[in-house]
Amino acid sequence: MGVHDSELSTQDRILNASESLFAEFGFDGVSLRRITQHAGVELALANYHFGPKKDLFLAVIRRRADELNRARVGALDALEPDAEVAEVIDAFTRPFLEKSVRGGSGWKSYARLIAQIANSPRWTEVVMASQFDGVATKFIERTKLALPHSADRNIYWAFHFLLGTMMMTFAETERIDSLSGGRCRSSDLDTIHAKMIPFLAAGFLALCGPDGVGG
Amino acid sequence: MGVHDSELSTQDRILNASESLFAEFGFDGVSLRRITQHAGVELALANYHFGPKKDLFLAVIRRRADELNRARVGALDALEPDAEVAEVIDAFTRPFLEKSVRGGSGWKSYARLIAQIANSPRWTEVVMASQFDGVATKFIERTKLALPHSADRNIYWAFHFLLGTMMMTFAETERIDSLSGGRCRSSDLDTIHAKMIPFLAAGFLALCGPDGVGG
DNA sequence: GTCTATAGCTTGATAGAC
DNA sequence: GTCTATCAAGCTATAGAC
Repeated sequence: MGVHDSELSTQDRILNASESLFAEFGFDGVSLRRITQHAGVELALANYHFGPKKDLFLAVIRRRADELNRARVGALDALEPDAEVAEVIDAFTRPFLEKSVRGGSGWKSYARLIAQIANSPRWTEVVMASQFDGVATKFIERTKLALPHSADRNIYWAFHFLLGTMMMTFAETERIDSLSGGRCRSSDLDTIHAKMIPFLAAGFLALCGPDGVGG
Repeated sequence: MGVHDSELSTQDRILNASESLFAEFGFDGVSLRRITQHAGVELALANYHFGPKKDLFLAVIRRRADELNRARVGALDALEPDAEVAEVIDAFTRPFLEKSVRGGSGWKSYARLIAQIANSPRWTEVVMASQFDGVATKFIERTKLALPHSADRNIYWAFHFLLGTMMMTFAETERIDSLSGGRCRSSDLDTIHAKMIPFLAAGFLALCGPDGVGG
């Protein structure tokens, strides 16, 4: 059942088990007993290594946030000066996509966990804003260069919409699978991303382009 | 603190308190003690009227789902035969907007609760699919009329993206408020909706129009 | 339909031996 | 750093008087 690789440290086993279970059941839906059991370690070790449960949760979030943000900042910095908005959106979204699809099951759980947190007021400040507002601001500044005629407000709203589609996608709830009668699969993130970029780029242009929606 | 209107029945007081607290802390983040205390009734009455906690949660969801879906179906049925995709999107999204903005604090909590559930695998089948797939299918069928050249798959994906932006908006987490330095306000749903319609319509046209993304 | 009281269990956290 | 044992508090759910 659990992840018992003897290669892994106790800390990493606890973090991996937490990541997977938090993503499936949420912060309050999992007990420390279940986490440590899934990790194959004693209950007391969770508190010893991470302190209170909330700090363990934040440690799970922080473990991958830096690596993710470094990849996104790198992609944004690598853009040509005249990059179109579709390329800016791709630079922001592709690193997370790549890690979720090809980074192993840990990154997959991480993406699903972030997607749930994104719509929860409880974790907005302590997780979303504190961990991701830096790269978000960088994305917005870079988007302003690609859409110089837009009111700033519209770019912020477009980013808000982008975030919604991105989080809905990373959540992988499989609702669209049954709704579409099997035509779509939530797990096929590569295909979804290929559809999402032109969808979002058209939205950005409509809202933030030369003829954008007023003020 | 709680809602103690003597006009309300015990059932409604429990449902109102549950709605508000579930929206803020999630299913596992609230105890029946807290709910009944907030409602101003005795603990045992929650179980007496609604059975197990999970059934109370589902009762909260179902209480408003029928009214919401009736309004959405009505708006979709009222569309002209040649309605453009922006009008179809408006028909689907506006009823929920109207209730969240002008339906009172109960509808506001309800919208925030649904937004959190939407990205949670735990409630996908038992809530989202069972309560909302009917109207979702109706929206998709109506959208096919407005975008007759599209592959069905692309319309499903576009709906998936629409749902993400809609749920991110109804969540009202206020992250965009601080990120934008006060330029945007999560609570200003009327303004957001006015931006969201052209944003989404452009996305639908790009993905599902005559030159839509292949297959 | 409402109240009191409580059963039976799980929770997060820690003390102390090794 | 790891283990066993446990505490105090909270939890859902129910039994039984009114």
